[in-house]
Amino acid sequence: MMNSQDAASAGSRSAGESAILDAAVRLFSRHGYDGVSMRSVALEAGVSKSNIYHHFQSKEALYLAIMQASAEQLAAMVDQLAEGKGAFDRRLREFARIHLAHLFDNAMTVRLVLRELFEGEAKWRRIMVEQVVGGIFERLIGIFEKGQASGLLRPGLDPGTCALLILGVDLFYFQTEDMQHYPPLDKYRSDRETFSDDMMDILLNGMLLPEPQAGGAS
Amino acid sequence: MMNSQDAASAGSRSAGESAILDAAVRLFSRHGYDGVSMRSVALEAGVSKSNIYHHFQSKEALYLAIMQASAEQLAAMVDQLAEGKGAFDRRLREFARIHLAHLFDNAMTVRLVLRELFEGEAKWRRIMVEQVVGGIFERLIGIFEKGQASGLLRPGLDPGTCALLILGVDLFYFQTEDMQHYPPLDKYRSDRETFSDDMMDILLNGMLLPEPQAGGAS
DNA sequence: ATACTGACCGACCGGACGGTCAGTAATTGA
DNA sequence: TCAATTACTGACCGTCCGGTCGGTCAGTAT
Repeated sequence: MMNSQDAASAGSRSAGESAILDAAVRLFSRHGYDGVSMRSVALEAGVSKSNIYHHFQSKEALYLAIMQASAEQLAAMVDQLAEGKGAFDRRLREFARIHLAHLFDNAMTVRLVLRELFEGEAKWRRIMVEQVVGGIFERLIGIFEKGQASGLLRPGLDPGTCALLILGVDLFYFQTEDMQHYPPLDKYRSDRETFSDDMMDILLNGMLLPEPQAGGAS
Repeated sequence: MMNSQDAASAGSRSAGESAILDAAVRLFSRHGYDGVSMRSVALEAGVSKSNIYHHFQSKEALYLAIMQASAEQLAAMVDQLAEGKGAFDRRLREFARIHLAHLFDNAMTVRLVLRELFEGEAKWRRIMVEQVVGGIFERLIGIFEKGQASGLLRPGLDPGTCALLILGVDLFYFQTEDMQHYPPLDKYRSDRETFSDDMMDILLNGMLLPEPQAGGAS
């Protein structure tokens, strides 16, 4: 069988097929399913349109392959979001910082999955939730429930709400990245690290019980 | 032969033109620009395809008319987000509650504008930022700056970051509405009013200086 | 040599696309 | 009342769409 140069992710995958996959990710993430033609994919990949159909049954099959790969890639990203070991507030800070960094590091993939999550068909949305979003959510909630069991959280706080706050803010910062250049938003944008720190200052101040020692913020 | 699209907002508008506009909003908000054909708009509106071209020069002109109307509608929504009169924390709570309600009340329009904001071309994105997002942002920041001037805010807090937190969380709650039915997210979802209250409990606790009297939360 | 395989291509198909145009019905104003 | 204007339609155009087909070519096992 074919020579097996180190392909991008999996085994026997020809150079052309990899080029197709790469081009498709680039185009679909920017323009969405309907905004990309098989001809444009072929052009971007440097292969003929027929060649795409040699490797993939249809446009939808190509898109599905990309979504599956993206979901796996993001699922692997979730595994890097370890719950950590240090103090409760430090674990949360680290989670938020790494999560935000991962969003930007996998920007194209994230955009692909986000579009399917927010506007896709119910069937695929369900898969994405179970495979990607659910994992992130439950991992973060795990941290919160441990903190709650240790009595570090303000009483009455819902871990689900707490998790949604962190995830939502991270995602909103990611989504609004391209808008930071336009007035009046340009005046209020801070860089990634600063923002993550400041946001967690506020959130931890609001979530944690004030302790006489080892203050989480400030 | 003048077409009547100069007045995008009011005045002489035939029944057919209104039907076209309504159908276009419904379809574009769900499927995006590339996912909607002029034939489908005509079918949904109950008119002939040619009739659309009698009222609008092109598909792009129709889309632009919808975006302008949507931007105006959302700008009017911003005006309803008054800064209020009561105490600082009450004004922020009311802002967040009304803002979240407005998102759901204008769901189709919001989705339309959000798509253009996050994935549209730079030119239109700029218009949307200046016309819609900027207004919401600055209004919220106005509240924060007053509170900061009154010494109610924790020192060192950036009003822009504070505003981004509230807006981002509201928007994320709106965007994830359709996912609440799928596990494991279904376990953690709370209803709109409860969520807005709980989220502002956390945020105000984290943003406001602890006062001996008149605690903002709980 | 033979037979077979997977990678790849150019040409082509039916249909849907955005858009045009000549012509008909309805409305309006003098 | 009647011409002018507007609202609207069906038939049509060139183009691009997703997808198919016949065929070439390099490698390889027999």
